[in-house]
Amino acid sequence: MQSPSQLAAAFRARGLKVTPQRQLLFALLESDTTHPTAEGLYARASTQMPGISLRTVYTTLTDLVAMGELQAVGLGSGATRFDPNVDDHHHGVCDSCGAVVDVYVQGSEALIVDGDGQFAPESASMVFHGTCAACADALATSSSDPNPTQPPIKEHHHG
Amino acid sequence: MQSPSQLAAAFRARGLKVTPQRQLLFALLESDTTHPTAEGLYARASTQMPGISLRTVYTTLTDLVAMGELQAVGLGSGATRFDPNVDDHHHGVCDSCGAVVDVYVQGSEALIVDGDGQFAPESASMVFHGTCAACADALATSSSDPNPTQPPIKEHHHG
DNA sequence: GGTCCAATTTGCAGAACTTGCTGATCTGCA
DNA sequence: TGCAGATCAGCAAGTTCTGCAAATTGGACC
Repeated sequence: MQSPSQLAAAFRARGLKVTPQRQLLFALLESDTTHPTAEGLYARASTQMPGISLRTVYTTLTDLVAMGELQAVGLGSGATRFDPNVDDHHHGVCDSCGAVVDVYVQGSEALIVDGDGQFAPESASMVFHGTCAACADALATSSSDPNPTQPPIKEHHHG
Repeated sequence: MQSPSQLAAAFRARGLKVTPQRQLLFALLESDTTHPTAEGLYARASTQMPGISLRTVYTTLTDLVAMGELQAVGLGSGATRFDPNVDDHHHGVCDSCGAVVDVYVQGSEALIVDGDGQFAPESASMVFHGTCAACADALATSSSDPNPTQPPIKEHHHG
């Protein structure tokens, strides 16, 4: 994702207005590596701008995604996450704390996708499940408390 | 997924009862390769058993998933799909008609997942987007009607 | 700086999907 | 056959997201 000022210019170039709400969201998203949900961004935005509406957050996120400045990440369950990193990458979900991390995958070109003419893939999105570094450390030192600081995973109803 | 009679035995072995509703769902799911949603199964079940509740469908699907007889497939958006194929495989989504097909991937062991100690992957789920055979054919013969028989994709709000 | 119009914001309603709850009913097993 | 406990249907509610309309605002133009 570009810088807030570059985003402002890009919005204006598209005939979209640069409002304080949008500027705040630009700033919140910049270099955010936590893959927040719309609700999460709304909560953070609300602390700095009480009264901002969730609807506005969704609208701005949708615009950014349409402009290719933001990636919408569906993890298979739960709310859509938003990622200012629009490189060609994938995601890892920590099964212990629920954190979502960027993951770069090499060798995906060499994958043999068996469709036998049934299906011609054009793009792939991969979601890895595993353990993040913080939780791996926590598990190594104390096997009884795998989740020292972060909240528990709320939902995860797919395999 | 096992046969309906085997599932019945498996349910009883787990202390779960085998009701007519469940038997119907076992039969509907067997060899179903369309990756139906809970609502879709409910609709089909309702034609054979008017009055069956959507709640019962969800409950039974959840049980089957817990028993490893069924795979819940989250595609990143829209309702969860259910797949009686519990082999190690992935899924392809046709961007033209929305069909979901099973996809077998070779070479995933050779993938280099860059976490550099940040993330230790244990499993992966991959969703491919592309074009299914039927739509590829339709596009080849008539470029104006890419969707000859199937309903349009309803939602697809991620990249 | 002032004017004007289209874009934006907001709040609310509602859709889509899923889960929780509960009395009545039904099943498995002895 | 009878009992304990599982299951069912229906409704309510929770989560996530979108549609809508009135009031407001950004920013181009003068």
